[in-house]
Amino acid sequence: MKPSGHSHSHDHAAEPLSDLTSRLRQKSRRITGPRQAILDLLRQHRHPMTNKEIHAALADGGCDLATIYRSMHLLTEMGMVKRFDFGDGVARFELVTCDEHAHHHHLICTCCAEVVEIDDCFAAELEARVAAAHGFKSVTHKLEFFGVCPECQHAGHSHEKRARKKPCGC
Amino acid sequence: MKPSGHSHSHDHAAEPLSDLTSRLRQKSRRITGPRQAILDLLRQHRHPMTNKEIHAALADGGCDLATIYRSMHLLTEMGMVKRFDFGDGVARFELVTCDEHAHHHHLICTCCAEVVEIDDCFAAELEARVAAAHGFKSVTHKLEFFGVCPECQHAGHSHEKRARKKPCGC
DNA sequence: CTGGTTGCAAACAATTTGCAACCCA
DNA sequence: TGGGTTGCAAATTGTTTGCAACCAG
Repeated sequence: MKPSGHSHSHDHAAEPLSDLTSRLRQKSRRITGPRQAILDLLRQHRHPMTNKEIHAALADGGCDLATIYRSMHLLTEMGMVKRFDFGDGVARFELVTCDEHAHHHHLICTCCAEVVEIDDCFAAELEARVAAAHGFKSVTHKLEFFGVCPECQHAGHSHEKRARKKPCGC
Repeated sequence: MKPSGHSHSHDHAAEPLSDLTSRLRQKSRRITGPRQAILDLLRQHRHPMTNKEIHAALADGGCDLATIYRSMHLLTEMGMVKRFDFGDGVARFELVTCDEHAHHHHLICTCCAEVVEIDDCFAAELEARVAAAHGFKSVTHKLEFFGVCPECQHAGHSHEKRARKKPCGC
């Protein structure tokens, strides 16, 4: 596993870990290497990652893929990670931050799968309206945009055989 | 408080078939039994269905599951059907209607998986803004709401013990 | 006829689970 | 020490594909 060293700084980077510690303790869950490594990784990448990508990135002395799946379930349940579905049948995860960046959406290129973060959100009021109209509680929402990015618009029609699974069309 | 005033079960009943015919012909594709049956079924259920559910519903003299997968790909490609991901790793499909009902979203109970249709949409302008801001073209969006329905609120407290696969827990 | 379609089975891919060894609190 | 965790492998489940038989145009 990655050498822990001294990571007691107070910058944003350190938050997830201390947060993890306290939250895990509340549930009599343990702070393990894999869990720390996964959060570390998610903190570095700002884009959503699939479990396979996480597994690959943790390759050096990394943990088992099954452990990653189990960890993502746990972290999602604890609200430290958020799951996204871009329509290709593969789950993607992002760290839930505490800053203004916390809630955001994505703009995904249906051609090259590029992902752009969209901080703009406006659905909060809608959530309230929807909840009231149907008597639901704890209403949240997921909103993603899909389109063709500038590069793909110019990149002619190179028949790059992208699997049907990828958020791709060309 | 916006009760779904009227039932939208028959008004646009006949459209899909004729629409299918013309659209398929344009692509030198054939009008087959399975395809008609699937559209018929989707026209009756106004809620999104999984391929497995479609397969089960077509049980009597129905078609192969593989055929359903293939058909859904085709129909999605032709814009006659829309795919939804509710976060449980299973694709769901709905018929694309031509009326005001065409574009809508869902409110899914994270407890019992009940699905409520939300006609209200307001993201159109956002699409334009997002597209312009990032140079994307043909931008669309997917928006789903999640919460706890009235019944589940009363049926005891199930914290966040959300099931893995099904958007269900109780 | 004839190329698009289907059924069936096998292949794939994403995700889950049983279990013994292992490790943090 | 003990119960939560992990790795490994096997099992599940969702989805795709190869191929011969089949059918709509």
